[in-house]
Amino acid sequence: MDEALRAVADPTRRAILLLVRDGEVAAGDLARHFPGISRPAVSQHLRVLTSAGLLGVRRDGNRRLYRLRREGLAEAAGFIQDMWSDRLDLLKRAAEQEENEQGAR
Amino acid sequence: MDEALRAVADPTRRAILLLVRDGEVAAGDLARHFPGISRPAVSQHLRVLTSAGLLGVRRDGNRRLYRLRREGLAEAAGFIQDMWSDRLDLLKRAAEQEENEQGAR
DNA sequence: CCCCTATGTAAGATAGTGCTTAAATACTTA
DNA sequence: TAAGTATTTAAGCACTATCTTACATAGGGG
Repeated sequence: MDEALRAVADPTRRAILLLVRDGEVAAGDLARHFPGISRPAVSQHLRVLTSAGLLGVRRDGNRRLYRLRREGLAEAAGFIQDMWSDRLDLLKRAAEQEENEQGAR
Repeated sequence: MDEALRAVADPTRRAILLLVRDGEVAAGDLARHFPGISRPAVSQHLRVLTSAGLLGVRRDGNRRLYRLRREGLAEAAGFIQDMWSDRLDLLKRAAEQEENEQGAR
């Protein structure tokens, strides 16, 4: 999870994720969306995202097609949602925990 | 959102968020949970989290009590969930967009 | 008032990140 | 197999983050 959250902390990488959200995109096409930065820089971001499990890659002849790996976000999404969820869930959790403690005695 | 996601990318800060999830905690009590790092370091993490809108502070005499600000996570949670949500949502979004484009013509 | 506790701020060392240019790898096509 | 296209890897550099120690601030209690 740590790697995934670190990866998502960068705005360029978030933009990349948005670009591949709806299907496969070639590295070059991705790089074209960032006129401000060089292709190698984008390539490095792709490596970070891939290594974090957030992207999958496939070779298609010359090109490399990247796609979103939603599973990679599962843990991170879990944490965020856990923190973000409101008091109702909190009370529920507390109740369950207390129940477990009761059972353990 | 950028600041919130960057803040959450650090494991120590995530641990802090977990500690304040269920209620207010004094800075010193938080620091005690991290024997490996100094109190000032924790204080700096608290500043980052507060500045990102993820924590709220309140003075209580000598001490400062920190609490989780769930609202601060809203945007970040939205992004993650948006990326993490499965193809059903995706198709729905595509349909809506197409509908909008139709309407715009 | 003086001292103790709780906490934050400042300054500096160190490590990590993200960018760039140059070179390497890999596939495609004539 | 030579040349072209797509992409990654390498090396180096500037900027940022995180930690540490030393100091400053602020409230509480004798």
